[in-house]
Amino acid sequence: MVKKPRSIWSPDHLTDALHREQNKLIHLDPVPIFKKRGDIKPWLQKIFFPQVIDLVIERSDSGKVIFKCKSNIRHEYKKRNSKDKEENKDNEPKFCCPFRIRATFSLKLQKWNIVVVNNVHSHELEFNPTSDEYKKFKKLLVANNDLETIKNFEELEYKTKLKLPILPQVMTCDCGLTNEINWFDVVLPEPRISTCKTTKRINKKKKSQQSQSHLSRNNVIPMVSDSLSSFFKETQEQINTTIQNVKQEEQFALPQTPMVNLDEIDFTDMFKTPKNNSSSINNSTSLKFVKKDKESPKHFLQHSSSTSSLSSTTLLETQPAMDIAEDSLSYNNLASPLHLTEEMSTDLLMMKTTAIINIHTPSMTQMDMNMDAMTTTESVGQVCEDPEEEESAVFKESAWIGLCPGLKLQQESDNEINETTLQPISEDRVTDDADNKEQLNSYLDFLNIANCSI
Amino acid sequence: MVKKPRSIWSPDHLTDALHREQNKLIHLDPVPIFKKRGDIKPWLQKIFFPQVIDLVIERSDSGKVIFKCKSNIRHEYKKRNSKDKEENKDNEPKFCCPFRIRATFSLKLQKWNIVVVNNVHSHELEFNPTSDEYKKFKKLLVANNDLETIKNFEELEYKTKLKLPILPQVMTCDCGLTNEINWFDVVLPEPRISTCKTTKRINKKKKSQQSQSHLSRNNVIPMVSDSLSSFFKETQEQINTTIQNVKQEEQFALPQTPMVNLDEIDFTDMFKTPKNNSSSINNSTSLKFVKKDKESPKHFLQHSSSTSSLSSTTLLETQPAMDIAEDSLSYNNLASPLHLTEEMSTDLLMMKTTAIINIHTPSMTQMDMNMDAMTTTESVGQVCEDPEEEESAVFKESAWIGLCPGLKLQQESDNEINETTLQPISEDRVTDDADNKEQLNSYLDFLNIANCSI
DNA sequence: TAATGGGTGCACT
DNA sequence: AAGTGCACCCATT
Ligand SMILES: [Zn+2]
Ligand SMILES: [Zn+2]
Repeated sequence: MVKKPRSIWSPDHLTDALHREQNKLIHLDPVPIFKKRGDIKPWLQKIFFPQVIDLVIERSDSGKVIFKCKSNIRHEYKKRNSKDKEENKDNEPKFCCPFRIRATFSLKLQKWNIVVVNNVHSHELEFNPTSDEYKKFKKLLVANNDLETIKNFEELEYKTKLKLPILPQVMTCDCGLTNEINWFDVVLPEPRISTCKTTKRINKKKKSQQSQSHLSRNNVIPMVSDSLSSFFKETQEQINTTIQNVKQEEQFALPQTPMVNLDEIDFTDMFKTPKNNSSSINNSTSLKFVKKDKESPKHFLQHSSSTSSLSSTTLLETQPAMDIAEDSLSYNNLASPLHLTEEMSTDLLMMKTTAIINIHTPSMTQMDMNMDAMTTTESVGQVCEDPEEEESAVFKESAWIGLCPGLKLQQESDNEINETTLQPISEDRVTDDADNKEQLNSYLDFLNIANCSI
Repeated sequence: MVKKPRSIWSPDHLTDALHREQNKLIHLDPVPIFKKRGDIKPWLQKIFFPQVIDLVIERSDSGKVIFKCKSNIRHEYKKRNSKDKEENKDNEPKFCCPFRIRATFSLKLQKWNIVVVNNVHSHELEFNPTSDEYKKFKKLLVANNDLETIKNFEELEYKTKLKLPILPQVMTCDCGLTNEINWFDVVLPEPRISTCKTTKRINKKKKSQQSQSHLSRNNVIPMVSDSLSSFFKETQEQINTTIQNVKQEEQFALPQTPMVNLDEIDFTDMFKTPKNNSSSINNSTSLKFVKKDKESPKHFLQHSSSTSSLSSTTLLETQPAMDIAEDSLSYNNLASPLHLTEEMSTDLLMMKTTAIINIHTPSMTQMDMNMDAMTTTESVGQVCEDPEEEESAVFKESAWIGLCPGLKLQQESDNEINETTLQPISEDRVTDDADNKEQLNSYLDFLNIANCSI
C-alpha cells in the first residue's frame, strides 16, 4: 500500500495548490477556527467557488465533513445530448467525480483539519452562478453582511457574464517577487481534468483536424513548456523535501536548494525517440542542474502561479509510448534528452521566470488516474467479468471505480486514440519540422502516460 | 412494454396477498385515511413487521412515499463471514432487494393509494426485534398508547425468542369458513425469495446431500401440493376477473364462479414428461373444473391462507425443463397432466380445503426474476460487456438490475445447478418411485422456470 | 396535490 | 471518500 504524498498549502494560494498537486493530498493550513461544523462549508465555498468548484457535502458527522463536487450530470448530459432520450437514458453516466475535501476535527489540536483528498475531476469545471449551492451561499453572505466577499463574487459573476478570465488572477504576496508573475490571458477556466465518460474514441486520422479546431479557442501556453517541465521532477522533489524541513526547522531560513537555470540546460539531442524498454526509464536525465542560491524555495513554490495548468490532450497514437505505459506506469524521469527548437526556447523566455514549470497532462483518462490511485489501496476485486473465466481481464477495483457503476476500462486499439474533452493546446506552435514533431509526439505520449506532475 | 398484472387485496389478508401475488402489483384496499404522509409508515409497519418485512423510506415527497426493505447487508454479511474482513470488503454486495411499496396521493380521490410493487426479495426474511426501525416503531406505539398493537407485537417477540411459528396464524373472517383453515406447523418464517448474491453454485452431485440436510429443518407441505396447484391457474384467473367485476358491480353478490373440486380432478397420466417444444405449453390442462355455487369468490380468495408459501429449491438439473425455460418463459398452464401418487392425494386431503393451491417456486434466482420483471420496462442497455464485442452477451437492464452494480447473470452449465439459500422441501415425501420422481422433477423444473404464481 | 419515475444532498447510525 | 434513510428536487408524459 503506497501512501499518497502530502503537501501543505495556505488557502491563500489555493489556485496554485490545485494546479500543482494533482497527485498529492493538499493540506490547507492555516484555516480559521470553526465553531460549528456548519461553518466549514461556507468558508470552503468562499475559496472554492472562485476555483470554479461547486462543493456539496457528501457525508458529515460530528467529527468529519466530506465535501465533493456538486453533481451536474443532468445538465451536462442534457446540454450535450438533447434528443434520443430513450436510447441515452441507459448510457447516462453516474456522476463519479473523485474530487473530495475532507474536514476532520482533531481532538488533540481541538481544530478542524482540511485536506483536499483527490485533486482531479471527472468533468469540466465551470462557474455556474445559477446553481442552487451558489444561491444559498450568496444568501448566507448577505445574512452575514460579508460585504467584501459579496463584492468579490459580484465581480466574479460579472466576469463570467462577459466571458472575462476568472481564474487568471495575480497571486499577491508580501515577498516582493510576485509582480512579474501573472497569468497568461486564458479566457476560460481550464478543466484540470479528463473524464471517464466523456472520453471519446475517435479515428486517428481526425487528430490534426481536432487539434486545429481546438486551437482557435484559447490562447494558451504552448505545449512545449509543459513538455520541458517534465525534466524538473527530481529537482522539485528535492525542493519539496527541503520545504518540509524548512517548515519544521526554521520558517524563514533560505536553504541551499538546487534550482534550474534554463540557460544551462543541455539541449543536445533532445528529441531522440525514447527507448522502448522500461528498464531505461529509470535512468537519470541528461539535464544539468545548477544551484541557484538566495532564493527561498518556499517563495518559489508559492509563486508558481505563472505556470500554465492547461492540460494537453491525450495522444496515445504512437506504439512505443504505449508500450512504455503498459510496462511501467511511473513518475520517473525521462530516459532520453529533449530537443528544443528555437521557438520553444522563445516560449520559455516568454515565461520570464525561473520557476519550475508545472505539467498537467491528464494523460491517462480520469479512470486511468483512478486506477493509478487505486493501487494505493488494498482492495482487489473483479468488475464486470464473468467469474467463470479466470484468464479474462481482471483489474483492481477501488471505491472510486465503484462510483461509476457499469464503467469499464477501454483497451487501446491500434487505429484509435483517446481524445478527452480537454482543449488540446497548439501543437503546431512547437515546430514545423515533421521529424522533430514526430519525435516530440513520442515524448509527449510518454509524458502523458507517465502523468508527470513536477 | 408489458404491464404488470394488478391484484387488489385487503390489508387484513396481507399474508395471503404476499404469498400469492409474487408477480403482480398488490393494491391494498381499503386503507385508512392518512392525515399526514408521516402516518403512512407506522401503519405499514404495523402490518408488515408481522410479515417479517422491515420497511424504510427510500424516497418521499408531498405526493408519494416509496418504501423498501431496510438494508441489513452488513449484518447478514458479517453473520455469514465474520473473518477475512479485508478480503471480504470488496466482495460485499450492495443491498439490492427489489421489493417496494409505493404510496401515492391521489388528488382525484383525495386519499393515499398503496401498492406493493415488486413482491420478491433478494434476502432472507427474519423478524429482528433489535432493528432500529422496530425500536422506533415501538416507541411510536407507546406514544400513541396503542395497547392492542403493543400486545400483539410483544407476542410476536415472544414467539420469535422461543422459535415458535410467527407467520402461521389463523386468518379469521366472519364468513364461517375459516376455522378449518390453518397453517401447517412451520417453525420459522420461510423466505419467499432466492437471492442474487447468496445464490451459490454447487456441484450437481451434492444435490441429494443438500436435500437431505435441509429435510430435517422444517415440516412443510410436500412439494407435490405446490406442483398440483399449478393446474389451477386458469381457474384463478377467471376468479380474479370475476372478482374485479364483482367489486365494480355488486360487492356482496354471489356470482357463478368456476371452483375446483379436488375430488373431480382427472389424475390420469399426470406424471408424463412434458414435451420439449414450447408450442405445447399453451395447451389447456386436462383438469376438469366443476363449478361450485353458493361460494363467494371473494371469500374463497381470502381464505387461501391455508396454502403453504414454502418455496422449493431451484432444481434446474434436467435438460428438457431448461430448454423450455429458455425457449419460453411464460406463466401459462402446463401442457401435460400431472400424475398423483397416493401419498400426494393424502397430502391434498390433509389440506382439508378446496382453496386454490398456491405455488411459490422461486425457481429462477432473484436476478432471473428481476430480469423477467425487467421486460416490462423499455430500458435496454449493456452491462459489464465490452462495447467492442457485439456478439457477446447483451441483456436487458432494468432499474432493479441497477440496484446490484457489478452483478452479472450466471449462465447454467451442464454439471452445475443453482442452489438458492432457500430451504428445499422434502422431496422424498413425494414418492419412492424413481421414475415418477424423475418425471415429477421435470415438472417441478418447469414449474420453477415458469415461476407460476397461481 | 395531474401521475409517475428518478437524482442527490447530507446527517444519522 | 463509512452506508443509507429520507426529503427536496427535477424529469417526462
Ligand atoms: Zn469534480
Ligand atoms: Zn426485501
